[in-house]
Amino acid sequence: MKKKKVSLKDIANELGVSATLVSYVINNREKEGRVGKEMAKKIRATAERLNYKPNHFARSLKNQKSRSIGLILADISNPFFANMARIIEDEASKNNYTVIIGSSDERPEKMERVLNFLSSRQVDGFIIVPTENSQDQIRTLLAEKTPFVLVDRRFDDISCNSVMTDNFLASYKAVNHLIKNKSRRMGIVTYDSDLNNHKDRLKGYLEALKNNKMRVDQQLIKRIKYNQNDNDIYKCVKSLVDERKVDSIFFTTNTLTLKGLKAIHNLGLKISKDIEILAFDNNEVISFYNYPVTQVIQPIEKICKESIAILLDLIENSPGKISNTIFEGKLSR
Amino acid sequence: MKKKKVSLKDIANELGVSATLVSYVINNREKEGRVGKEMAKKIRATAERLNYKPNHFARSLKNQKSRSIGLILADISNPFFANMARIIEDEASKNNYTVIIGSSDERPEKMERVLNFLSSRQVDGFIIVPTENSQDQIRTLLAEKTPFVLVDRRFDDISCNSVMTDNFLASYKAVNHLIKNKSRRMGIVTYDSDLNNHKDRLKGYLEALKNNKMRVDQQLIKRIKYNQNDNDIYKCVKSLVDERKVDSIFFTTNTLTLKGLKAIHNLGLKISKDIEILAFDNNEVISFYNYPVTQVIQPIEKICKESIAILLDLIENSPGKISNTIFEGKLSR
DNA sequence: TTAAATTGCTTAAACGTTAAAGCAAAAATA
DNA sequence: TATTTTTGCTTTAACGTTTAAGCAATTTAA
Repeated sequence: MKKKKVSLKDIANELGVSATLVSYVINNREKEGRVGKEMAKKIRATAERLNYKPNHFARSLKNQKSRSIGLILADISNPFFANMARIIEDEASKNNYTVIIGSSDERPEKMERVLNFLSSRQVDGFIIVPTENSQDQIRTLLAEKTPFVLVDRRFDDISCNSVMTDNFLASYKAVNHLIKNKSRRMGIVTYDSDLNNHKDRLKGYLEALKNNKMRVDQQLIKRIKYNQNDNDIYKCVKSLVDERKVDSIFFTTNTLTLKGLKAIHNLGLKISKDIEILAFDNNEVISFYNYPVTQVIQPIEKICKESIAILLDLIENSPGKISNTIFEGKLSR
Repeated sequence: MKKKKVSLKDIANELGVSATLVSYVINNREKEGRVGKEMAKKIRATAERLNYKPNHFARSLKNQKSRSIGLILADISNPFFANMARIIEDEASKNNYTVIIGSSDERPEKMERVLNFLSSRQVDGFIIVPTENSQDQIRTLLAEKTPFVLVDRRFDDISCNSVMTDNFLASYKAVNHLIKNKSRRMGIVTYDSDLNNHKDRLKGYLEALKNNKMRVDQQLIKRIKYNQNDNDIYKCVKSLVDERKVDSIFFTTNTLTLKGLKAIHNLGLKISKDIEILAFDNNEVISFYNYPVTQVIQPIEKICKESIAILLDLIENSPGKISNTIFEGKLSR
């Protein structure tokens, strides 16, 4: 049998005072509660002695606030999102919020399930990496006036708070950089997706080619389904290299890069010598082997901090204004 | 302003009945509450229509159970533990439990902080990967009769529930396997740690050498501090290869393996041709490049499922018995 | 045909907390 | 000195849920 937890009442009884008085002191609101100095000291001492820990359930029930937020990621096993989770958790806990994490696995039905689950856990708001085709769920949240912020992706036709990298600009600058460094023929491997972040990355590529007066060759654009297997990417890379004779390849996500590097490795190609690689985001393999790869580094920390800031503002002050924040990405190596 | 949530009372008022009645139906305990069939049907319909979601805080407050468990990992950024988190979360949610994750970062003070934090969130119990020197915290939990299970590691001098791989046996079998496959001189790179899992892995290595009548050379045993930098491992590997002329190296954790592989790569050595590698656990680099590495694969899923089973049994039935479960690891490749 | 059991519901209290309102006694102001 | 204000506390009610106890009306058993 677990020992019963110490409650406000226990402290109150110990000192022969009311629970209200103790509550004020515990919450450092003795001024407001007009608690005497002596008494406050005694209460604090007793709370310490009995090892009092406030009951968050009672508190949340009374306050109608849980001080917890739901974080819905597209894919928890992707290190990019895992990293995001870590930062958001840190940032939230600085503000005394707990984060409950859910993963939608890139499927709108799963996202709805997770939303419902977290909502039944009374989270005060959400930070969401929305999946493709989850517009309905987002609209429902808007209708319910649930506080939430989209990160990493947004929908052009839904007006709501969002925070992300300027994917178009980052992509444009990166591709431009490679062209200036003498890439004459660049292939791109991207997801076959409606999500605006992927579309923007492709747009950046196209715009950079155009601005450098290079012809866009549709054969150099490889679109991969989400549920691709490694072999699909291998084939794309092989085709780009063998048939299309590219001198560089742009992989638009970290997972694509990982699989792409494997293909390049298996094809016996040497990066820098045989081919230049441009990658969105970092990954373990690149950093471990110090592959000479040009990377777009997203300001994840900024993104996470900003989204928490916006969300907490929504929760605590609920102003009606909507902001779509974008941060610039950085090129590295 | 967020719309107010629907409560039992709202449903009750809608139908002109008492909240109690609704509660019984919602919890599928209409038999127990002797609720009429017609009424039950009406209540269910109304609950559905109003999109009723039970308030977990009120429930937990009343029941003195939160249906949530605290998971304290040694290091959330280690994929081994991240994977564990995923499985435990899955398993818990099958049983309608929520998991709140904390990371001790291998430091006992941090572990204590996380324990306190989760405890103030009224978790019903803990699954813990204990850090070195956290015996005091574990003893406190025992004294408080808080339900908990240790995973991956335990302390020989504390009697409590634990679930892990048979590290000694797995290590013994793996080393033995390499010796049978003609390794004549095997180095080992392990953590300089008091944790029993690391000690057992070293013991397995020693025992396998002994059983094969091979001399134990202390120079072949490299102990690394937790806060090592990559260079320390590089030096160890270089020393083993250049000075000690080993024909194989045993890395006893996935992080050591990752850094070790990098060292081997940088030394220009070819695995299988120049050196054989034995690794505890899988990692992204091995699986991505299909390195011909002999691996000990821990039955993480079994471990997680068993620890959840034990914990929930403790929470829900609280029998006094203590079990120290060990599962066999598997060799692969 | 009467007593006992069952059915279908309600009321009241409790979980631990907080907020508003209230009430003496002491202190400040007139 | 009489009145107002301040200080230091208490009481009450509420958040949404569950549980025990209770109470008529109906059904079953004796």
